[in-house]
Amino acid sequence: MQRNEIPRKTVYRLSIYQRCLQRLRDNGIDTVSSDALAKAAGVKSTQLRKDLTYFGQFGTRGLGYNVAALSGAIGEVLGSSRLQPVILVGVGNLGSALLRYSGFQKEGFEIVAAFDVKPDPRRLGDLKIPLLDANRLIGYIRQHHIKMAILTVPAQHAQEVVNGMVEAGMQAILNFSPVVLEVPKNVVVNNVDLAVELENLSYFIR
Amino acid sequence: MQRNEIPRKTVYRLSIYQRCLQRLRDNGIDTVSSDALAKAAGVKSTQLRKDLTYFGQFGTRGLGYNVAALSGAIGEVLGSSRLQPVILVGVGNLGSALLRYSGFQKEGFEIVAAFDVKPDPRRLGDLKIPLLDANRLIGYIRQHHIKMAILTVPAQHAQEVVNGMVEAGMQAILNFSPVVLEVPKNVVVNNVDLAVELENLSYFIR
DNA sequence: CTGTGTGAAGGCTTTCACAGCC
DNA sequence: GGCTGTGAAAGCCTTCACACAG
Repeated sequence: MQRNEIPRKTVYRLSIYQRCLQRLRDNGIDTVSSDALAKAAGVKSTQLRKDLTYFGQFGTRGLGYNVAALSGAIGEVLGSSRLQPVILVGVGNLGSALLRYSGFQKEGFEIVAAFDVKPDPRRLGDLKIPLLDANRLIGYIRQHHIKMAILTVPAQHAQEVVNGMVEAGMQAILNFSPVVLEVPKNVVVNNVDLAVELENLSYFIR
Repeated sequence: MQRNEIPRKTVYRLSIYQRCLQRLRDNGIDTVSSDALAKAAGVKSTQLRKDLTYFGQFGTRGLGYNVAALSGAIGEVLGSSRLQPVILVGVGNLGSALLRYSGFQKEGFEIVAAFDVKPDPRRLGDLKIPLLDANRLIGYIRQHHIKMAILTVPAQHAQEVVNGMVEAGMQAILNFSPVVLEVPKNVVVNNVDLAVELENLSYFIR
């Protein structure tokens, strides 16, 4: 159960397995083979089994895995059982869409507040998420011990916003701005770069 | 210049280098060392140089790279110079936000049409992109020889929509639905799974 | 006989070390 | 001296082959 030894890519796949397991559970299925689960997740069965060995043994030979038990174990490892509160910074087009995106809640994350330099309540529509002025960002992070943020500010402001957030104790950032953020190495950044993804696709068109 | 031999990860980084180069060019800088460019892109300089060797030699020893020339060469490889037309399928929260997102255009992609099962013009605001009914999707792809699509439909409909698109000749899909799509292997899918990204981050919070 | 768990092999990517050129 | 280009080494991840349990 040594967290530090789980490869980065395995951690990504654990999230995917987790979602497949939830769907199985919703359908009342309580046992699944590595082969079936792997297929649902789009990987090879050996890969799935190897991934699981990094933090334990969960299967019954000749039978498969108990869906609820495996799901619980993965949730434990991923830490999603902690129900991290998340803030969103930059309520533009993309930011306000993400506020409405229901996929986060379904996976156990709650966006507890949104920030913008010019907070415009109309952008929220009927959402009940507090929309605060950017000058309250630092204070809010400190006061509520927020560790995770979704960053959807314009590229040219991203780094300075991040500097402030890190200073206030931010530990993990999901960054949608197309810039390479510089952060201390105890802070994790995951980049989602939509233009890069598209450009990458265009390469593979024959 | 053997395209097939360029590693997948290198292709991703080429897009990032490309953006850094464009910024340099905008600032009137016309020569850059691998060290400086690598730093801007968030990688090691040896990695950058190795990446470039997969499709040629572009630097001058002792001096560095010509910004315009390198940018041109990378654009050539990525195929972005072809200015691929792209369609967007599923004009919900995320879809309509992506239509407004200016980052695509800046990188040379134009969203030429959007599709939805219940097209609602209000979702477009003042955008001038044609919004069509989903039943015209297949015909449109065939008629305009569209090869790239952004998929932002609800998870439960994703696979069936994809089946139709592939049938009509779609070659590359940027998929935001949290499902593993099954496609023939001549079709490329890049997944952007926001919930997985968040969950992944939560793992790295100590 | 089915299906998991895992050491070993294989393959891919990154990093190193240094030769070569300006 | 400064910086690129690149074979070789190292590191990481995936796949294989098979032992082992139900």
